[in-house]
Amino acid sequence: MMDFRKIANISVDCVVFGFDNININILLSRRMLNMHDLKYPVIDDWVLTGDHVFKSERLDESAVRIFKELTGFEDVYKKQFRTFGNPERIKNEKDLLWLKSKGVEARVMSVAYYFLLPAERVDLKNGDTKWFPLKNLPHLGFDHEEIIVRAFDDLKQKVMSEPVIFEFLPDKFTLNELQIAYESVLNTTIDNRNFRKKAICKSYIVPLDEKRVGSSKKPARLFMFSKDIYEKTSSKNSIISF
Amino acid sequence: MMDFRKIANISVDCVVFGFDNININILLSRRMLNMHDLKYPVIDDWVLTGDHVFKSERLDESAVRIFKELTGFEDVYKKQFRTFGNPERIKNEKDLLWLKSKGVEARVMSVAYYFLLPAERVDLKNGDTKWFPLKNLPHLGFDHEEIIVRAFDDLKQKVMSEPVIFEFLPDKFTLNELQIAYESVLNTTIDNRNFRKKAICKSYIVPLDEKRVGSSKKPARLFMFSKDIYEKTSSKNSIISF
DNA sequence: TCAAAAGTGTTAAGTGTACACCCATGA
DNA sequence: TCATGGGTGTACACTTAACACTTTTGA
Repeated sequence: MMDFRKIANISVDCVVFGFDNININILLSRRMLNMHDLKYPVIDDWVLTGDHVFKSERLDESAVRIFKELTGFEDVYKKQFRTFGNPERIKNEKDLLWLKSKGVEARVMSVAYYFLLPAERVDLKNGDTKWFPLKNLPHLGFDHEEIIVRAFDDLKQKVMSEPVIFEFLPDKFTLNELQIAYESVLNTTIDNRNFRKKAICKSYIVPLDEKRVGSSKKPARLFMFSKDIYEKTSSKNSIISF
Repeated sequence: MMDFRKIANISVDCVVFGFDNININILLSRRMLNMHDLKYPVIDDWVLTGDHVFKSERLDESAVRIFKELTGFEDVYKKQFRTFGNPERIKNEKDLLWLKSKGVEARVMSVAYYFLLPAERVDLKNGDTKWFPLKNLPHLGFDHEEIIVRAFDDLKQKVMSEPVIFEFLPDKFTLNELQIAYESVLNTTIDNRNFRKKAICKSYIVPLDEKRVGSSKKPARLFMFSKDIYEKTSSKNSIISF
């Protein structure tokens, strides 16, 4: 029943954010085009992973399919955050050359999603897929730098209003890991004592009787996030911006 | 240079929010299809205004064009908030009939925008365009109800983190008007004294030496919003959700 | 003179912020 | 035994929330 023909002018791009307990990283794919000489590719840079949407595929399905091919996972937090489709969005010579080599129309709408997960979960099979620190990205093809910037802006907003930060952490995490995740996304520093006080009194940040050993000197208590408790307790706090 | 041919499978839909000092309203267009008998249209309901994107048109341009045709204005706050493009999103018989009558493909991606303005600013020339209270919408064609719900969700978020509420008000407004705007969008009630205190001490809510007379018994002081001052003073308050 | 909306203060509770040292462990 | 990251408490400032009456005007 599925129609696997691709829609020529509609694609989905995936911005995969991975947290490695230090930084936020982006998963990128190598884009290489050889024409004359295998040793000197005409194009050799990095791009987000994306693909055209199938004729009978939902947008979310398409995003999940692309993400799964990339990482092997499907049940990962994702959000459709924006669609990029201006006619002039691909203007660079290399990008046009690339599209030509693929026989793709020049004007493509990209529905962009971002995904959040702990970077360690992803097995990088080969060198064609790599994590890059968000703060130190390589040269990117197409308008993918803009897409990433937009994704990160949206993420920051999201982190400030919903408990998506936990998507970056393993099921069991320490409070310091949580703190560093917040600091990385919001690009701030937080006072450790104040942070812990605040975190500990949230009922949905549940202390476990387990400690993480090995990774540091003193074993650190582990916590888990309970979505159930969160949904039951946190009444939408109506913070007016102004 | 502009290519005015329409892209068959890509459209823009506009959710126009208008505040009338009491409620949030949505601007809808009548959708009517006559086949056999002019007196008994096959379709007679309401939809968001939208159109297909031109071949050489930016998405934002397309949104502005549609909005301008509808209201006569162009410099109005707008936001692209989501793209709707699932294959099953149009499944209702009437909707399919409508598309057939227009010779349009069944699978169309709709890039959806919302606009904010005071409802009074819009001149409704004829009965084919009307404001409906958000809380009392008529039966809507396509998946436009879902689009509106999504738009409103996004708007609420936006209102809590940025000063977009002022887009709903005329340049000069009273504090009570501002309060009602907040109450309408966030669906709460706010204590009048506390609200005024908070508002008055914001430097970017500027008191004027003018009063609004006539509309009520006691003349009310007018205020204006200064975007300049807002941008200079309000350092992003890093409110962590949790 | 009255109806209707505008405008005004105080207090108590809670929340955020600044700040520096001891603890438990592995090497 | 020491180096490393884990973990803790207090005081002050600020913000929020609850609460009811007076003022000004047009009709």
